[in-house]
Amino acid sequence: MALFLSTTLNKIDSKSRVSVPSNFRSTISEQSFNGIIAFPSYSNQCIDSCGIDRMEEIADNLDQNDGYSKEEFDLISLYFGEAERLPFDREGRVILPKKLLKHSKIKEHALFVGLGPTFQIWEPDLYEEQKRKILKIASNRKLNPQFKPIPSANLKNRRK
Amino acid sequence: MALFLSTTLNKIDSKSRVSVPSNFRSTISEQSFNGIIAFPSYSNQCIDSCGIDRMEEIADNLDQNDGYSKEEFDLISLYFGEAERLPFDREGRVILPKKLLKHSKIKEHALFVGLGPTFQIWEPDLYEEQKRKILKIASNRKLNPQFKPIPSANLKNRRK
DNA sequence: CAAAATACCATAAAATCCCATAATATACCA
DNA sequence: TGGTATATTATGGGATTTTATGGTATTTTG
Repeated sequence: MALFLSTTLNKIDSKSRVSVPSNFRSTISEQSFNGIIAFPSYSNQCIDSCGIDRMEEIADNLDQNDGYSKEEFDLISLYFGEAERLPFDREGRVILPKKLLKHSKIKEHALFVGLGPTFQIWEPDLYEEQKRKILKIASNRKLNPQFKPIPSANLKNRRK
Repeated sequence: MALFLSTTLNKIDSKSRVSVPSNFRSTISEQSFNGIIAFPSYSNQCIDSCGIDRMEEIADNLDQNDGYSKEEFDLISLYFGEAERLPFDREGRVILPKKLLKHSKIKEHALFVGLGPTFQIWEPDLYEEQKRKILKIASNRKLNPQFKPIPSANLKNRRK
């Protein structure tokens, strides 16, 4: 499975091009589409992104799995309409469409943030804010993330 | 499962390179990424580290387990953004990014400390201090150091 | 045709490769 | 068992390649 790690700040040029970080590129390089899939995040003011493989997985899953309610099905389906295929140019850059730039408020710089199986692209200041929020909530609720796969049963009991 | 044991002191060179101890390397050698994953420790002034396998486990768990609240999910996701993929060069060295050097206060020497399934990298003096603290607390509380796996049922009760 | 997208070229900084060496550990053999 | 040959480490540094970035030229497409 593709694993996106680390955080990289890159510049947007006058044609709305950005370099996708080289380590992101290499985790995608085996996949069938040489580029990234990007769409506006529903829950945050940022761009959600991944390789084509994940989209195909989701599509298959949606197709075969009848465990979804109609509402879930409809919601997930919406993503496909919002998603953009952004191919790499020879230098490993993509062009960020206006729609996505607007949604994420990205102007000069784009922060690529690894999230494991996916990644996000943020306006740097907004990301700092987001990070603060997450940490604050975590400390308020005394969430204690052990850095290991945590069985969900334990996690639940662990909460106050 | 990977098992990192023992403690090794290595030198950082002018390009921020360090040799990863050879026994750590061979522990990792079977894994799909030839290098280590490193990120700032949340609880200590050191670098937390492991092989890619562990990160993949965490990603899978996060991906498939819908038992997490949004807050937990966000918090765990932060780790992926903090984590760095550090590939071995041909000699088995990695480059320690500035961010991690700063967080851990590592300058000339790096102490690799095996922790079983993971390991840490410390500034040597800070580690000595840490060791003193742990031993002192243990002796104050008269902890009986039985070196054996603790049944998870007990573990929960043990948390303060 | 005009506008947008894509291909192509150039460059400085950074990462990586590659070679060399001394110290240590391991293998081998008498 | 002792001692020598061989391999592996940790370390240093120069050469080469990749990356991120900028810009120009060419192609596509509506």
